[in-house]
Amino acid sequence: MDFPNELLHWYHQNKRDLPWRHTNDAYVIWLSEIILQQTRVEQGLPYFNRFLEKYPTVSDFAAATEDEVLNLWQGLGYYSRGRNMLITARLVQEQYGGVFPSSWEQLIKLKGIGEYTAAAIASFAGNEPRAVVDGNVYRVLARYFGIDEPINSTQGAKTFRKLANELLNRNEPALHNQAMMEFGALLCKPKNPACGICPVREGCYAFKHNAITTLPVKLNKLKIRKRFFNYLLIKDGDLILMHKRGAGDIWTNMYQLPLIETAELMEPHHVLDLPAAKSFLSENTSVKAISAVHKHVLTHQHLYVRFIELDGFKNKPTGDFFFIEVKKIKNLALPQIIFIFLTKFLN
DNA sequence: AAGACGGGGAA
DNA sequence: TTCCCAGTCTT
Repeated sequence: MDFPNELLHWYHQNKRDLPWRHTNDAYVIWLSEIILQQTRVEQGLPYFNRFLEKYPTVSDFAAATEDEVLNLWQGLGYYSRGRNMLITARLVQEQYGGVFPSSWEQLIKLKGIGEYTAAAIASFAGNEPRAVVDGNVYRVLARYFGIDEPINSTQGAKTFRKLANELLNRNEPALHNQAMMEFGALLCKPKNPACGICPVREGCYAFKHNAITTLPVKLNKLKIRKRFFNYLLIKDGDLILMHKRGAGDIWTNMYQLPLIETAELMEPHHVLDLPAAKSFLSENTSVKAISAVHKHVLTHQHLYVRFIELDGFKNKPTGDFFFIEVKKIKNLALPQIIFIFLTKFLN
C-alpha cells in the first residue's frame, strides 16, 4: 500500500467523531473551517456549536450585526475572522441567493478564505480534487519525504502544495484530506509524535534519519513589542464608561474601558497627569483603587495592563465613548483581558 | 517577502 | 519559556 492509502486506512480506524464531518453543507463546512484556522479543535468546538445554533443558515448569519458576531466570537482570537465572515455571509446572501458556493474558483474570491480553506470546502462540500495544505500537512510531508525547505517561505509553500496535490487521491479527495490532517493532529504531532505505532514509519525519512525534531523547518523571526495599557474604570451608579476601538490595531471594533497607553510602565499618579487623561478627569476626581499589573500575551505583543478605578468624571461622553448599564456589558465583544477583569470586578 | 493578527494548551 | 494550532490579509 502506498503512503496516502496507508494514511487513509489509518484514518478509518483512528478518526475522531467531529460534528462537521457529518455534513456536506458548504455553509456548515465554512463555519467550521474559519473557526479552526490557527485554532485547536477542542477550543473551536464549542464556538462551532454556538454559531451553528444561532445562525443555522448563511442567511441567518448575513442578517446578524457585527457587534453580535464579535460578541459570539469573543475569546477565540483573530477577530478579523469573525468580521470577514459577516462580509462573506452578506455577499453570499446577495450574490448567490443564500447558497454557499462549493467550487474552489468561487471560494477563493471570498473574504477570509485563502488557499487552505478554499481547498477544504471545495473537497469536503464539493468533492473537488484539491489538496489541503495546513500545518498538519506541512509536518507530515516534511517528515515523511525529508523536505527541509522552510514551510513559511514562498518557495517552500509552492513545493509542499505541488507535492500534496500529486499525492491527492482524486477519487476520495475529502477522505484523503481529512486523513492527512487527522494523522498530523493525532499521531505525527509536533512534539513526541507516536512513531512507535506509526504505520508508515518504514518509509519515513525523518524516522529513519532521526530528524523528527528538526522537521519541518520553519523560519521564525517573530518580533514582540511591549505595550503599556492603563485602563480607567469610571462608574456612575450602575453605569460604566466604555469605549469602542477602531481599526488599525488589535481588537478592531471591540469594546474596552477608556485607555491611556504609555510608552513605559508608569505609576498611576503620573498616568493621570498626562494630557490624555485630562478629558476623563474633573477637579474632584479621585483615585479609588489601583490594580496590579496584568501581563497579557498576544502573538506579537506583550501587554502590561493596569486598571485604575476613579471616582467622578468630567464630560458627557462623546464619539466612541459611552455609558452602559453594567448588566448589559455581556452584550459587548470584549478582549479577554477586559472580560476577565470586569467579570471579577463587577461581581 | 515580511509583518500583523488572539488566545490557549502542551511539554 | 517555547511552540504552534484544520491561516489570511495588508503593506
